[in-house]
Amino acid sequence: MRQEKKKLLVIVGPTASGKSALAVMLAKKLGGEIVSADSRQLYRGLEIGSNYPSQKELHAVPHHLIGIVNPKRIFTVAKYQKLARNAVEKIWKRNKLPILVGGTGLYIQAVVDGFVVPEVPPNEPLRTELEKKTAETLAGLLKKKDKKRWRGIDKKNKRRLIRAIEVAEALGRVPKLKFNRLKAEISFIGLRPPKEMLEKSVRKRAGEMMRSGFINETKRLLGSGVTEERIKEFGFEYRRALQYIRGKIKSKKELVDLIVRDTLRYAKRQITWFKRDKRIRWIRND
RNA sequence: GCGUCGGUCGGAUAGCGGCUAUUCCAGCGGACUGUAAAUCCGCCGCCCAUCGGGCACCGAAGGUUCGAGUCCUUCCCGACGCA
Repeated sequence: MRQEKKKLLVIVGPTASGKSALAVMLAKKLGGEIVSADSRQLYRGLEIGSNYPSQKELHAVPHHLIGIVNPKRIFTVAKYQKLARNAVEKIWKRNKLPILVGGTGLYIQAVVDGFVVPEVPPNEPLRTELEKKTAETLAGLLKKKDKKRWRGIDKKNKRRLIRAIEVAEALGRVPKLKFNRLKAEISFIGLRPPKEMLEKSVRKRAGEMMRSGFINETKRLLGSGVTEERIKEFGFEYRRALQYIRGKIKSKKELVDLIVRDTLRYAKRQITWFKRDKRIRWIRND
């Protein structure tokens, strides 16, 4: 009768903190399978720029949700949520331990807390239309449609305002946020290397990225018909790579320096996000 | 040595003689409802502090003026031109 409680291990932390290595190690030890929570590793063809796990790691342990999406298609948190929960369920069925690993805080939250995203798919024409307006105008529009949501929203953030209007337009108002939490025993591990360590590994990784053909990867994406606009959405590395290809950045050294700076700034945003989650047990690693 | 231009926050930059000295980058902190490596916000001379308050300050020293980052003099430093 008694069924063993389902378990999930979550590993979070800023980029280049050693999450992958730890995850692989624990997976081997505990009989686990890795589910990636990285918003870009999902896409096919971003091996280098989004830092896929190494071939060795990929072979050592089963990995899920890496390189599964066509980069021309727009992906969303809602889709991720479904795919990831599916993967977790399947792993449980195999009596293995799912290990959710990644630096995309929103994606982690979508899986474990299961916030229910309003059932309104992106409405591109509407978005393009709204994009032309100022934040102030948008806030005014939202206020008329849904005063409650208007009160709580960041009134200068156009992207959020547009989404809120999009939802309110379709449903009459923005529904209150609900959670459909994963029923399992979940342990959170956070990796937080000291600043100098992080800086060092970020720099090292940026150099390796160049050597393994990051620029060519970007050119290949362009060649395969992914638009420049789209590539810019794959993160700062790709934006910088484009600038380099277009001659706006003169040398590889400058390119590396800029990517290092961008990465550290990003790492800080990640830490800000994870800091407020009190379930995480932090490890100061190096 | 002579001439010209300039010295303003970690770097760059604005600043008709008149109250709180601008903007950008870097730095620090924060937010997060279907693009999240995205998007957005605050702080950024020093000290105490909860709101807020106290003290500085525009290379240095003098001067003119009710009032100077802004005008004058001298000095120091830098760039350029001429020797």
